[in-house]
Amino acid sequence: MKIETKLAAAASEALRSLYGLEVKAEDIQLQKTKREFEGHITIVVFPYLRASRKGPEQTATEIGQWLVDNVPFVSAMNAVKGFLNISISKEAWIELLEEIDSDEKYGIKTPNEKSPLVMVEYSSPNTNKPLHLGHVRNNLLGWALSQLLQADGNKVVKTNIVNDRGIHICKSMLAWQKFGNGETPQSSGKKGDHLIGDYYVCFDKHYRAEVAALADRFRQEGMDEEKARERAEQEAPLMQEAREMLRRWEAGDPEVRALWEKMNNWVYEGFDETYKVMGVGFDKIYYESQTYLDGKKKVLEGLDKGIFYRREDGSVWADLTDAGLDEKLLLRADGTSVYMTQDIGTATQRFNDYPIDKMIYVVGNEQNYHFQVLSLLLDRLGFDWGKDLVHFSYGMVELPSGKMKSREGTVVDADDLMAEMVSQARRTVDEAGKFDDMPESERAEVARIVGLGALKYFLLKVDARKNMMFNPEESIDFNGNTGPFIQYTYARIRSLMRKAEEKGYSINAIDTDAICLSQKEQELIQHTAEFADVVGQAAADYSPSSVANYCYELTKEFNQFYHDFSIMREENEAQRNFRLLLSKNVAKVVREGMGILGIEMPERM
RNA sequence: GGUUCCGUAGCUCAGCUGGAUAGAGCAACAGCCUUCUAAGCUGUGGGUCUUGGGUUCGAAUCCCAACGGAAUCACCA
Repeated sequence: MKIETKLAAAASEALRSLYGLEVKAEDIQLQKTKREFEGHITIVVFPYLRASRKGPEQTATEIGQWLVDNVPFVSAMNAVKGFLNISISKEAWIELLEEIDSDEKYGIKTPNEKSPLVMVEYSSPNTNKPLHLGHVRNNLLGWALSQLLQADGNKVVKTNIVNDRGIHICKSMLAWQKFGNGETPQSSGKKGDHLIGDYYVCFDKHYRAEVAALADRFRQEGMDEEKARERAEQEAPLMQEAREMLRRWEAGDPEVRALWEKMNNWVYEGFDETYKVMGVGFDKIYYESQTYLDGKKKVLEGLDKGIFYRREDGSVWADLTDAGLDEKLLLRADGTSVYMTQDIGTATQRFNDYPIDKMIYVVGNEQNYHFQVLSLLLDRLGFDWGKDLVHFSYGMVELPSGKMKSREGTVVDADDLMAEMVSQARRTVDEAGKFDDMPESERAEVARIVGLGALKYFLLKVDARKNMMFNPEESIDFNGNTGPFIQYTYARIRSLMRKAEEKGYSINAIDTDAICLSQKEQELIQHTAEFADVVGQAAADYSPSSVANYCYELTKEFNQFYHDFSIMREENEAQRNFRLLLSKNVAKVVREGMGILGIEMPERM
């Protein structure tokens, strides 16, 4: 059992015995004792002054003395104002370390039959362009969140909704048809998603030229600036053609459908490669082309039940004004669906496929309103989890030049960035000179793990809700509060473990009487033990960054220990054994934590 | 204009279910490799926690207002 839990129970007992005050153990305020004070755990006694009818310091002293007298694992106490600092006995700390050691997956809960089923949707790409840095943040967050919830004991289904239809897809298709000369990924040597992305940009270039020319003409005909532009955008021949293509797609025109399938498959091949490098995956993938019709059906059902209403022009709407929101269009007058319709359809299918207890959408904060509305609509349509759906709303990745825009080519490409990170790590490995004996394959693997680790940690250590800045001019650091720092610490411990094995030192049960527990060692045990709470809290808060920050702090502390203390060179066998066991468990916990984030650990670096 | 989110060191960020003197990294400067991996460790300088009120024994943290920034308020997805 956790020391904090035991101490809280004891303190509760102390309050009853001293002042006749009933305080539940979980309501006792505990915190880690600040470094500048003597002690390990601090009890805040301000709330009990009324009952004790004494000053803060005196009350703290009384409670502290009671604990020292009655609780075996409390070895000392001191009171500073209303803060009661408690020292825990060496034996209790060692026992805690052995408990951590005995659990191969310390802090990680395993889901069982009765665990709630959580579905996490993330990634959600459009099939008209390759993934960029914003998608990378989405994918890493989605993956990490899924891992985190699973580590907290939930059954997790990772899902992806591919936006594979609509006018934007037709734009790429049309541009390829007109300007592509039959170019394929094979003929061009380009990844499929990049090839399609190029045609999306190509469409936009030609389209803008058409709009500019048309708008010019309208202006000369005496139209005012704004109107001319608007009409030009509507009437530009390329846009007309794209719309025509969408109509043919919806009508099931075999030629358009064949082109669509061919080009989408190129994109999927490209995406799969990117996902693989990124290290993310899905249990179930949905395609909008296969869900939007269900959305229409569901909306019409809602119309029959009187949840929605039809306007004179035939369009279908939801009135959400009673919930403080607007009216929302669900079906156009011509019967075609909009974004919201598709999300309703996808939700319907998911609900049929899985017994979902909770649904989490990992989608950017630009869609906050959309999900507020979706939650209400699903609730009204009778989905149990609709009301409580979670929009895991994350902030944008901004460049110094502002927002990334695919059409304008101001994006940081996911594939390029990952490749750049790996080659940068590779350069560092080659320059280090300490891996001369390392075979090429292992060097490449270390570079891959470290390069991606740097990128992933960089994106995950920041609170997901916040917008973050990425400056392509400054490379992502490998020193300081970074993924490689944590990986390096891990590799150091692994090196120790290998050396211990070579020397034939087996790591045994600790002979408590024969060792001396320094403050640093005690802090490390305490900090390592916190992992279980960190996982639970991070899962409750949907906060992968908490796990990242924990890993950094723990490894930072370990590095100080490593620097100041001898481990392998320690001559006292019991002491050496203890330090090895401590190191081993720090490594274990860090590996688990980083594993939740999807960051791998190298054996050497 | 309505709604939502954000504002902490020069820069990038922790800390936010109220607790002791607000922490890291980067950048700058000064040290530490005949000793377990220097991708490391130690030290110095750097702050009106945007501002103003309120609640409290106690506020970076909670409430209200102002200011500044972002997103959104599409028959785009």
